[in-house]
Amino acid sequence: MPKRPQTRPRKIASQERSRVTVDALLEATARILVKEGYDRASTNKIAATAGVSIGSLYQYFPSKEALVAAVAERHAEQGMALARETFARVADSPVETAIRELVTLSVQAHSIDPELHRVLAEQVPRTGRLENVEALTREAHRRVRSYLEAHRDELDIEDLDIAAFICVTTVESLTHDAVLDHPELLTGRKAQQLVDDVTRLVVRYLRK
Amino acid sequence: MPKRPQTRPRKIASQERSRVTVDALLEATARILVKEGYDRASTNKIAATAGVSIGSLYQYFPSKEALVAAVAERHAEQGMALARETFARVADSPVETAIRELVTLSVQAHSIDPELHRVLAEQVPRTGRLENVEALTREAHRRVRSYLEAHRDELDIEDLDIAAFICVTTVESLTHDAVLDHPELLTGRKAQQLVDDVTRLVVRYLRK
Amino acid sequence: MPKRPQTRPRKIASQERSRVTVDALLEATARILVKEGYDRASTNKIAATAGVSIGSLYQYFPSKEALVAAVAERHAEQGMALARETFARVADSPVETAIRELVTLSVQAHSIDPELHRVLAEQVPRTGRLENVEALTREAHRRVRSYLEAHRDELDIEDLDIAAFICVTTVESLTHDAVLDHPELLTGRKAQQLVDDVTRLVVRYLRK
Amino acid sequence: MPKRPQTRPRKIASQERSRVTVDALLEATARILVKEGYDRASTNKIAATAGVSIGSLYQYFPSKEALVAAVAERHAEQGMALARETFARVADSPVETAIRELVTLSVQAHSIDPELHRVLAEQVPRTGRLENVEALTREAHRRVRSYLEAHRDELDIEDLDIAAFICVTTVESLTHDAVLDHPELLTGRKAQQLVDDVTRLVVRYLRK
DNA sequence: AATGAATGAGTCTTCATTCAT
DNA sequence: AATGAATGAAGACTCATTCAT
Repeated sequence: MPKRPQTRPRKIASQERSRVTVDALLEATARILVKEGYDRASTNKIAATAGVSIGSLYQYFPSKEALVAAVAERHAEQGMALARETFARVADSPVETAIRELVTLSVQAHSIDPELHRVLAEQVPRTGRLENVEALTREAHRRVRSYLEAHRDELDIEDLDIAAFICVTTVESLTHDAVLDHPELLTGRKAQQLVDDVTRLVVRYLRK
Repeated sequence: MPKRPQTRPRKIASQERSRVTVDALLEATARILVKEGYDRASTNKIAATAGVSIGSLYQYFPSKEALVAAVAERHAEQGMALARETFARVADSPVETAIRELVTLSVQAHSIDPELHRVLAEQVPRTGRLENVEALTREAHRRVRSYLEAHRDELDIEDLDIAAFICVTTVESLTHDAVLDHPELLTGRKAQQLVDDVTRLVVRYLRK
Repeated sequence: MPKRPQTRPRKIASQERSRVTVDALLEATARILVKEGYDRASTNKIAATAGVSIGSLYQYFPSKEALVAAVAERHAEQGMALARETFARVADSPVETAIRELVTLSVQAHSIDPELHRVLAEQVPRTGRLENVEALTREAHRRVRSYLEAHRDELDIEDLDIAAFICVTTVESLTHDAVLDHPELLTGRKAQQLVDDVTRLVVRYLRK
Repeated sequence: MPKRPQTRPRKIASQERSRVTVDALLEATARILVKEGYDRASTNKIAATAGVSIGSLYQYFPSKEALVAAVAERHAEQGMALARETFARVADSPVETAIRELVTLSVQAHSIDPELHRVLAEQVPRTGRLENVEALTREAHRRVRSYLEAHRDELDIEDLDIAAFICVTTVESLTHDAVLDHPELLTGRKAQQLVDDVTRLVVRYLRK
């Protein structure tokens, strides 16, 4: 099958150009979101910062919401990438180990670009559009549920859905709040204590 | 001692006029927030709905944010009123009882005007102004901390601050998420199971 | 003609109350004009500063413009009072002496409450209403014209109106601009030089 | 050398589009300023009159003040253009000739669009923004000062700054006031008399 | 595919003024 | 005569989005 080297490269070139543009837009959006807040982050300013015309912005994203959603998704995906690694690693570990790893991971995940995380959490209106982010949340639920199911004999679980819900929500909100509102719990000896306590919270809940 | 009915009533009348106006504004804001969402809730629309001139709105609230903050505060205060009752009631109860009551209370509190609660939680930007709401959160922390301190000999707590943080955040976020995103967990046998599980989660964490 | 002592005092009292109120309003207006500028000087703020209700403000002044005009008038009248004194004093003086006195006076007059003078000059729109101030300007013209007429034989004047116009406008604008925009000309040896020069300007113009 | 008609014209076209828009806005502003006065000249009305959207107005001028300042500047620049010509022409003329020309020029300059001149002088608040206009005033000072310096031996000047200040302010304010408030001095034989008198005023002041 | 000038609906907010009490 | 709550017209300005080039 003969290639058409003349066309391909051009196509690739333009595909790459697109990727570069999209990346620039996402980066600019994240940067401006952090610097100016959601409300003052105008699409014109974003386009200018990205070094792209406002017209091009709308070539790639149909609306401001879509753009911000893409940023949120990218951000969430980074955390989820960490999470997937961890899940794979601890699949066969005993509960205590697994939970401790997941708690640690969660702190790390919430510490990725924490200023962006804060803006996304505190200022971006949850008005639809965040389907992809929600999909990631559901994925987390699924993975936890699977782990619990696989380790069911070690555990004392009546309702798998509730147990998964409690595990995910508990760990996520504790680490989220700690990172955003209680930085003092993340330094010095308190940091270790916090991970210990959250681990204990979840493990004792799950165990027989 | 003769009354001076001319003066007093007038004052009261005008005080009442003010109160009525303010109440109408808060009600209208809540209603529109729910119906239209934060972004589409314009001050002119709110004033019109309240049957009050836009000028009066600004006589009582210096900005849209202040108005919404007042609504949020009133809403939070309602929940906190319930909470105070409960804290008083369970001050001397054993841990299991106390936690179960607090979990139940928290579900109830999150079920007060849940649509408003959702808008407040999901759409109102956390940009300053919410100090009074935050003060209520701190009050909750303080009360839980006091309870834990008073019952310290029943419990196995290393760091009171962390323990209080974990209790409050855990119960709050689980009930919040359940009410807003998992209504199926609040009906039928799941409802009881959820309260049982959250209670167990917290109690086991705290106990020796 | 029998007095009615019961009534009178009351009337006087209320007349005085009026005067006090009006004075408070004028003072408050002047103060706020200086502090906030014409545009931001709202009648509500003025009334509050004067310790008077907004309703009372409108009892005494039919509009913001009228209030500001009254302030301008009071300010101009203060300068004019100085001027009248000076005119009386120099009526029979020779030209050089008279002009020098008038120039000196003019500097002084423009130095009465110079910040208020600036606001009045630079920010208050000249949209009618300033009739009384204009009357004072005309009075100045008349007085100068009279002086020139009386001293006509010392002088070389073809057209009295033009001569008066030139004298008044010249002295007024030079001292006005010096006070407002060239404070460096009003200190040290320059100050004397300025008075000398303006005097020379006018005197040489008038003399044969 | 082949032109690249595709690129250039487009650029020019859009540059011209901009220029046309800006010009339309300046014209509309001047027209409305005259017709309605400063306070009633709203940006929306200006945009409508210019046949331009309100958004475009703000694309080119960040505020109403900036727009009016641009009008004032353009107006002042027109007078200054005349002035530069005159200064160049009279650089080597003897004092009497030079002053007479400058006085005549000043009358002409103040007669350019006198209604606009009046609004600009009487209603536009001098609140910053007018830097460029002030720069023109300073240019006038500099030019007069240079002339006086160059002709110093013909003259009797102690302090060049004061002399320049007096010349500029005197001529400016006399012609300004005459044009705006004493039109009767600008017609018939009074007109010549006025120029003669102002010239005599300045010349006698300067000469030994 | 990119550009960026243009759009205009819609927002928040101010403030002179009125009038019932 | 005083009060001050209420009014609402009007204004400056923003910004997501479109579309001719």
